[in-house]
Amino acid sequence: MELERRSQWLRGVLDLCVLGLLAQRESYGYELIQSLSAAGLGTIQGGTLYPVLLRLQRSGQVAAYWREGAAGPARKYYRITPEGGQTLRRAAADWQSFAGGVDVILREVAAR
Amino acid sequence: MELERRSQWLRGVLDLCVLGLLAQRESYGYELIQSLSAAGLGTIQGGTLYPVLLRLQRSGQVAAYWREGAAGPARKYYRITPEGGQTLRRAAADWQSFAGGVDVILREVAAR
DNA sequence: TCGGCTAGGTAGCGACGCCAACTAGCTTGC
DNA sequence: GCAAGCTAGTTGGCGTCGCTACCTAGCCGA
Repeated sequence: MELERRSQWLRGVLDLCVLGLLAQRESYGYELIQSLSAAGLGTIQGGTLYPVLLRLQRSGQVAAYWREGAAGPARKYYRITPEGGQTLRRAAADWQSFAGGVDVILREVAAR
Repeated sequence: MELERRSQWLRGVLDLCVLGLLAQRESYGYELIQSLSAAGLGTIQGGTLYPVLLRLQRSGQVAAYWREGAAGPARKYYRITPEGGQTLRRAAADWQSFAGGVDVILREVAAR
């Protein structure tokens, strides 16, 4: 995957994906990076993800608390707030509508 | 659709969609705006689209020529180049892979 | 002649993902 | 005992690109 393009595609999607993962279960930054990579979105750098989490926290979409790490440094756990859940549901529906529109245009191209 | 978010989603996708439309048939800026709107991507402003077309032209993805308008001012027609076609096919495949990964994360959310 | 539609272009702004660099706790191995 | 190396989080500056706002200009109907 072309890296330059992927980084553009992440805009406005990365925070949604983070919310989506947190909707499944609470987690912390370092683990989210691994989850996003496992989902096929590529390696998100810490310098990219942590500001996202701070923005989500400041806007009330997620809540955070520190927990002692069993092994290693302490972790900052995040869980989604009801407000974050609302945002997520609305935006996820919008995304699927948008991506559907893009697919209509790109589908025939890929078919060849 | 939330406008702020849509404009983020357009990043890295808008030029692809323009290429995709030009792969179907040659066209000009003003018509492309209408086609994009018809495809469900919302209203793209001229101040957004024309720089995109200039970038595509400068990078050799599309070729342009002026044609007299039957009624109204002259039109700058664009058609996709072989190089643009290659870019389009590769990027369209990447997009579908990327969007698939996002869908995996967002699917369960939308289901509720 | 005055909108209003068509058609294209430019300038400055802001959001955000990127890279690079940093702190700091814990484990492993020499 | 100490140097790597992994885990975990944070910050700062940079570049891209869609956005708004504004401009030129041809053509038409009232």
